[in-house]
Order: sequence, then C-alpha cells, then structure tokens
Amino acid sequence: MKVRKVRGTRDILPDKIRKWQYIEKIAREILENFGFQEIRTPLFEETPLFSRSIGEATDIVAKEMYTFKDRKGRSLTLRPEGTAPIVRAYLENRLPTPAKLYYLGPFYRYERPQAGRYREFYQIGAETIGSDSPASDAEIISLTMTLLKKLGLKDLILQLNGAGCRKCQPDYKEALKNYFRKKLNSLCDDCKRRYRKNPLRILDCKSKGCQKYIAQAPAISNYLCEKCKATLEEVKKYLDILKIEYTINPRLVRGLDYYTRTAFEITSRELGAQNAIAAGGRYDDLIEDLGGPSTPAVGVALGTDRLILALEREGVRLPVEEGIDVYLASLGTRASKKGFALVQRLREKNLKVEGSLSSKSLKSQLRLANKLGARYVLILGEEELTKKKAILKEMATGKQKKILLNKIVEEISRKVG
RNA sequence: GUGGCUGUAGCUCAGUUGGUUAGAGCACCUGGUUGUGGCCCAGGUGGUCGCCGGUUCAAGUCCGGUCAGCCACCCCA
Repeated sequence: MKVRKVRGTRDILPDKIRKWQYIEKIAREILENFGFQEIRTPLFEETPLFSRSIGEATDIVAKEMYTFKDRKGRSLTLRPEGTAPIVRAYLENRLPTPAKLYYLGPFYRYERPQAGRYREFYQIGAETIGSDSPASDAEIISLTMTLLKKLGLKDLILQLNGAGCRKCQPDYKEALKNYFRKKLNSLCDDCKRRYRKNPLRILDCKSKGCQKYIAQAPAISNYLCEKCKATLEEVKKYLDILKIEYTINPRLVRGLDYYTRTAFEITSRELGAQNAIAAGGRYDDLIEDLGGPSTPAVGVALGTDRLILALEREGVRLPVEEGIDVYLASLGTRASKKGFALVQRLREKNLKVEGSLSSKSLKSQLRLANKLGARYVLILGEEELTKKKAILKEMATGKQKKILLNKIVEEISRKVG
C-alpha cells in the first residue's frame, strides 16, 4: 500500500514555494511597518484553551478540532485558530501592554475539503492587545487592506458591522428569537437548528426561503449600546480618514463566540463559496474569560491559501525571483575537480551557483543551465585548464569570452552583483 | 456531516455500441558527427486505466463499495 498525504493537506512544491515566500516576506514587511512583532506559539495547546474561547457550541469546537490524548492522558488540540494561543502567550509571559503581535503558520480544522478550504490551512494574523481605541480597529483593517493591495488584489469587498457586546447582544438575540419564533416553520432545517444554537447565524443563511424573512428581521444597529454604537461610528471615521472603502452589513456575524463590537470581513469576488480572505474584529472580553485582567483587544486573520487562490484567479503575477546566477559546465575529470572548487568560491560570494556533478555532454549541461535559468555559464575543459582561462557565456545574448582563471570570481561577482 | 460531478503516463486530456500489445500534446532523456542552451527534427523512457469487489467468454469502458479531488450546502480564513 502506498502512503499518501492525509486528506485536506498539501505538499507545497518548489515551483510554487516562491509565491509563498514572497507573500510572507511582504506580509512581514507591512506588519513590521505597522508596528507589529512576530510571535510563534505551539501548534498544539491544551484543549480547554480553545473550547472556552471559541465557544463550546460553535462548529469549530463541536466537530472540527483535531483533539487527541498524549501519553500522559492530557487532552491536546491542534490549533484551529490563532487568537486564543496568542492571548494565552500574552498572559503567560506577561507581555507589555499594548502588545501588537503577528503570526503566520498552519492551522487545523476537520472540515470537508474544497478549493480554498483545507484541513491544514495557513493564516497570517495580527492582534492588538490592550487598546480600546477604535483607531486600533481601523489600524488592523488598514494593515490588512494595505497588504492585500500591495500584493495586487483588486476585486475586494470590505464589510463592517457592530456585533454588539455582552451588554447588548443578549437583547438583540432575544429580539431575533421573538421575530423568528412565528416564522420557524417556514425556515430551512439549518435555520431551525440555528434558532436554538445561535440565532445570529440565521442572518447569513443563503437559502432563498429564509432570505425574505431575514430582510425584515430586526437590525442589530437598533440594539447596540452606547459604547458599541460609538465604537462603530469612530471606526468608520478612522476608515474615512484613510480613505478605505467599506460597506456596512448589518447582518455580518462572526463564527467565533469571542467577537464583540467591531466585526469585519474582506471577501474576494473571484473565490466562490469560500470567499472570505480575511476577517476579524474586537474581542474585549476574551482575555478576562481566559483568566486575565479585563483587557480590550482587536485582531485579524488572513487565509493565506485563499489569498494565493485569489491572486491566481485575478491573474496577478508576483515579482518572484527565478533562475540562478551561474552554471558551471565542466568537461573531463580534471576540469570538474577544479570546477567544484570554483563553484564553492562563487557561492561564498553569495551567488546562486550550480555546477554539473556528473560528466554529461556539454550539450546536456547547457540544456540544464538553460532550464535552471542561469544568467551565465562558465565552461571549463582541458583546453581552458592548459591556457588557465575559462569561457564565460552570457545566456541571454549567447555572447562568450575568455577570462583568466584567477580573475573569474572577481569578474562574475562584478557582473552579477 | 449532506447532495452532486469527476478519477486513464509527472501535467492536460483522447479512448467508438465492453473485444486483440491503452494513445496524443506538454514535460523528461538521448541524438541531429570533433566541446555550446533556448526554436526545429528524429528516437526513447514512462501507465497493475485511483483502490477493492461483482457482472461477462471478455471491462479503462457496465454495476456496487471505498478513497481522493472539485461544486453546492454546512462552516469559515
């Protein structure tokens, strides 16, 4: 039996990894520009960290976590999202407040795979812990938009909403329940379930039958408390200052229980059903819930896989570097030994150098050099050795000239550098 | 978790109403005379037709199961 990759996982192969590296490089640059610092937390944590923060009733906790027992019987879970581990690390290490942290890496959820949805998926995220200023919300949104635009995405929609807080959310949920109670029989089966579990989720049901009732449903904006209202208004003002376009979607809800007040989502029109590239919001109660002092916070998570998918669908070409600087072709054993040393010296000059390790024909060595995208090829054979010169060929033009062996390193690093 | 579509060389796909050694393009390798790439030409390597079982004299082709991918739902980044 052949061993295959586990369902919902992927190998990111060399021909694609440049894109990933480029995206991660740009992401780091922008995040650092915005004053965020990288943090790395473990891929697995104690299970209660997630079940308590994300919410016992959510799908993530109820049926999508990779939970297992270790050899001492402790219940551990592969991280299904990034915020809870960071809050844990923030509290455990008593990081200075406000803490502006970012992370990137893999996350795990047991879902049915689909394009843009994997069981091992990658996210880039940022969290500002310890600031209740709506400017922080706007800053988080701004950095996300800056990154997406810098990478070349155009077809984006930013949706914003006030999700309410501990004070006003219960009132709104009650109002929703009152409203839908009489219509329960007309709603789809999923919504009947949502009615009991989390009435907020009825609001983004896609079924036509439910839509018409949803349109008439009470809007959360009428139920927000003063603080929630003020926060939303301020965030909008800050976004206006930055000229970031958004639409208010009063029915935007997040799937994780810890979100409060600001909720936002950035979608791409290119993506189909799994169209959320980035999403986030405030979670002003989470830190206290996890045993810390009452601390406001706001964050965002970006789906790297979906980001790449959207870039591909929009036909964006990333400026990734390809090819090597020098390929050394050698003929004969004496030349290949000499060449081996030369390759090393060129590499020490921080050049990308490849040399033939087998004694193939010059023709096939040049074919390989071409395939590797070599800018220059150094040809070294018996003839060159006796004359103490090598041939330097520029692949783009095909021009070649002879260079003294002891001047080669200098000459090439001048040309390439 | 539910429904649907798909599954043939590394990749993209052809394979007639089930019938002899399963094809193409790309990729890969070698060659087109002495030590020179990209184009072109010639030749070559490569497939237990996802896997298991069934129907049949005979299955890549039909049926069932299973696994995987995709689409929608669900969920979410």
